[in-house]
Amino acid sequence: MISLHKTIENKWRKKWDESKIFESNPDDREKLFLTVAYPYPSGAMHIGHGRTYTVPDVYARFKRMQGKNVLFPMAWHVTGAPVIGIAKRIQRQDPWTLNIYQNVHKVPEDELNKFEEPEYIVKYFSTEYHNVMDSLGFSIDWRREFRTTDPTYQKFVEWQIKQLKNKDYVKKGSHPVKYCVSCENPVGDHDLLEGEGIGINELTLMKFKIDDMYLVTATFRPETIYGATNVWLNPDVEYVKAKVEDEYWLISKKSYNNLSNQKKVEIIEDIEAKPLIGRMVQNIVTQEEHPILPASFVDAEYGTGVVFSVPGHAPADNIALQDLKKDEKLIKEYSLEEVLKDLKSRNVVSLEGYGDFPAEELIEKLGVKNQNDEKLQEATNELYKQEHAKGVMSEHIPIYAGQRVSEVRDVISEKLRNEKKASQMYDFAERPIICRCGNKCVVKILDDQWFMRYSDEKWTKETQNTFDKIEIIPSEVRSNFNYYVGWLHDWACSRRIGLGTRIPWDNKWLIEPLTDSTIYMSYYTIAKYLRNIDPESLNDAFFSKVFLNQDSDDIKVDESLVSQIQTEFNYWYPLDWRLSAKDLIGNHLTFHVFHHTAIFPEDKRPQGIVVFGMGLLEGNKMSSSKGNVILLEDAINTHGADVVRLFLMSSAEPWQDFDWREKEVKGTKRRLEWFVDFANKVSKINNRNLSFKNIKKDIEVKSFINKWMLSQLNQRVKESGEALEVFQTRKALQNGLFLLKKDVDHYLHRIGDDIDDEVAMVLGIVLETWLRLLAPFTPHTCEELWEKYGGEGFISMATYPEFDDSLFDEKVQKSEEIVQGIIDDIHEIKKIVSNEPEKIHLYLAPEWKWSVFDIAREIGKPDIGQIMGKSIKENVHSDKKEIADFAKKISREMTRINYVGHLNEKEILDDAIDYISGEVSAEIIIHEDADYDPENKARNAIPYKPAIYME
RNA sequence: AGGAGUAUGGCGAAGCCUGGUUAAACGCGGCAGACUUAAGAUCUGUUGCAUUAGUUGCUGCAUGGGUUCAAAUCCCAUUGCUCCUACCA
Repeated sequence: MISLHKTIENKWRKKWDESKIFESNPDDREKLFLTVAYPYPSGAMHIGHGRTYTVPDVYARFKRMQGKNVLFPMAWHVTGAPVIGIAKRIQRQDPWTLNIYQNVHKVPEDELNKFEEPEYIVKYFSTEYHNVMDSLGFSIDWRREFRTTDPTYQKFVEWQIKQLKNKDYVKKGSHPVKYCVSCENPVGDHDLLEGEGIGINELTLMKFKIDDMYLVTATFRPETIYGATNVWLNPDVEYVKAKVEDEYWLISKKSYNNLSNQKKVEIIEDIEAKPLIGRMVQNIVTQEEHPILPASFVDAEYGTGVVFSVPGHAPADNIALQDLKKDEKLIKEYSLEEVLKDLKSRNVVSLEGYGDFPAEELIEKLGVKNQNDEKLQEATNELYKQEHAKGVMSEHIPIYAGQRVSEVRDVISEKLRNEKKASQMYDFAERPIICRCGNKCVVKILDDQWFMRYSDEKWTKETQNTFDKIEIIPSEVRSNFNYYVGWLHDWACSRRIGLGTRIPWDNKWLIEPLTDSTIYMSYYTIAKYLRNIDPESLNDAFFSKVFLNQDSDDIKVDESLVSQIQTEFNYWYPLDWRLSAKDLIGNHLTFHVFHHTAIFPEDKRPQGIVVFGMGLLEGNKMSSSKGNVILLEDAINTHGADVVRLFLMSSAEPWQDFDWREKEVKGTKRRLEWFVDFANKVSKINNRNLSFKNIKKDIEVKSFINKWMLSQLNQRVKESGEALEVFQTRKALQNGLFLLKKDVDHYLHRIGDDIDDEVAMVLGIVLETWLRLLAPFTPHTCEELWEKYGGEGFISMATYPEFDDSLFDEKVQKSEEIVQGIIDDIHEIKKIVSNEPEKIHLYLAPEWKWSVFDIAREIGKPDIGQIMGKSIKENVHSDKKEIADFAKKISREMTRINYVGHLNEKEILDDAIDYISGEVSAEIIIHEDADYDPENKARNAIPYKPAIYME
């Protein structure tokens, strides 16, 4: 069964398609070019994606209705590694992967088999994405669609990276990665069985001289070398003598596995730890001699399997030393008595609130019993954190005395490394890290790796300049961008595995997927031409001509075609808006500005960025891998495309996290149904067929409430349009749908059955305007109603409503507020008195009170003295005491009621008297003066708030 | 650990930039009434506490302090949460 919404949606999709109204070509109109980050289609599209792509569609439709020539294109980012992993897992029938793809992404059985081919996965899902985007009614120019593995696109990517290389923004370097030795590949988080999200830490290796070797210790805190008292070896661990460059290092045998992936290390021989215990080593930083002592807590696998001991500042070292001093058997075994006697903690770092040896204090405070106590970890974390954040190098430390630990740590490490007194290695922050193949991962340093030099000072500075001119929505994230522009290190831009384009000058590397996606928005402008050109003729000369207008004899494409292509690029560029999710601020979005800045002249650089929030499902984070998603296709089938669009646009602003709640989605659906009902009601109201073509808009509206309705309509039009201008889809709908509906409800309630020609006309105008207001959000429904009631052409191409100043009247709005306020107050009082009055007397404020209000407004501030003074001076009222009392009272009132000037309350209330009377079920009597006032209520009257007496 | 953002009523969320129009829009949920055989839908009212002639008083916008005649709004500190920190794009 095909539901009603499906029929309408299909009908309009077909009509849009046939009429080609969303295919944008250069013309005389002003252009608007916006793009949203193209999807990486490795799974089915869910409602989170729905929001991401609906925002630009709404904006594109809005701007198109405002008369702009809008280009909204879409493409598929299929370069990268994840699908390779997925394909492998499908190949070996990994149950978890099969389950996700069958049940979450809902891939049919016969398709799933083909997923052993990574290219097929992206092909399958990009086709599905395209279809779902169509079902949501996106106004995309599909002639420009491409995949990033298209040969023509690859030519473009090659051109861009060569441009950067020529500018010296690409360099060679080395880089640590998680690596699986058995797969012989770097691994990402999605390739891991265990250890997701764990980072790689940099450790400083400190050398202690012994014989012809160095005992090489690993530490996070190189500054504590000045507090070293001894070196720990674990007697139960196997150690080796290893050759590193021209030195001999003593390290644990297990650490070799990791270290050998980072340095050239060669094992010379096994070394037994026990004979070394009790011997002395030389601290080559301080030249002091330290003993080697035994400790069981030393992990053979972590770092080098050797650590130096700082009992003053490391709780583990401290407690190990205490343990050792108590262990007579060990002391005897290694004859450590003499050595231990002289061994005392040393201070390195001064920390407020602690004495010289914080490690000791903390052990005592937390009651850590021995080196196997669980609380030891807590003590260590606490102290490391504190000393890094607040610690200062103590006065007796050479060179660094008085400097902050957080500033000096890296300086010390770097200096010692330069002097060859220290070295460096990487290790995981936690262990173990296990690859999906079941083997432990290591940290491998890939040398020969290519980098984008985002740390380059000149490039950074120019990029910052570009950013200063870019409009950023929401403005809060600008500081984040500024931070990233300055902070970005050189970015490893070459990869070993994945789909993608090879680095033209170094074929063993692929260009990393974020690097191949930085300036592709320019590619959209010309993509429709390139698909018909032989990729081999798309050489550098071609792109340099099109994008940079550089002439060359090497261009292999027909000259007139090149010129046409170039004209099209120049028409659409620069990009007006770039939309993307907030997790891409620190990489993609920033890269995109970096690369534009490097390659394009100033007038072709990005103009605006909109950053999106995340999606939640019933309050929980959406995640395909956890199965917590609703597929867009399902949502569209259940609720209809317009309802999905409407909900996604109305429940949160684009940059906020939105929450898909089934209950509220249903509420949204009812709202849209109400709107359709309203349209039908309006069409029947005048007992003849409504036609937008015949609405007479030039009749002068006489009745108050009709004026009010049109004024409200115009206010909503204004606010809605202004909000949408800056991508506030929620605010735009809040005004353009929900508040306007409230107004219309009130209006319908107010006019009751009293429908004359004027009312019919007003309702016609309201409906006609309202449809155009909502067309960017719910295009299918609006097209259908537009056609049904005789709108001209497509509503998608109709004019977006403009604010009509002549129909906007603040005083009319205020008047209705007064009427409503009286009704509310009467209800309030009735509730308290709890008996039904027959007559209600309303007393209007006397003339002099209005004068005082006018004076107060002139003064602008709630300054009682001034108001009083001026009122008395101008002699607005004979009774000065009354003026004084009144002035006191209104100081607060003034700011509260939003005084818009003198209104004729008598007229307003006369007009509304039947309505008020009906609402409160009593006779209403209006008094301009207190001719009948048995309980002396009339004096309570103030402007906009008549006094009330009930009997 | 570092960076950025954020914190509002039963829930979601406006308001904060530009302090007084804020017991705080709008939606969801709750309650009452109308319609209906009934349910649902729809419409009307209500939804911090107190209050039987008034449009009021009290409490209140993470916590603690400050600025001001006046603070949800400005400043400082603290705490919680979210995102990013490099082979996921």
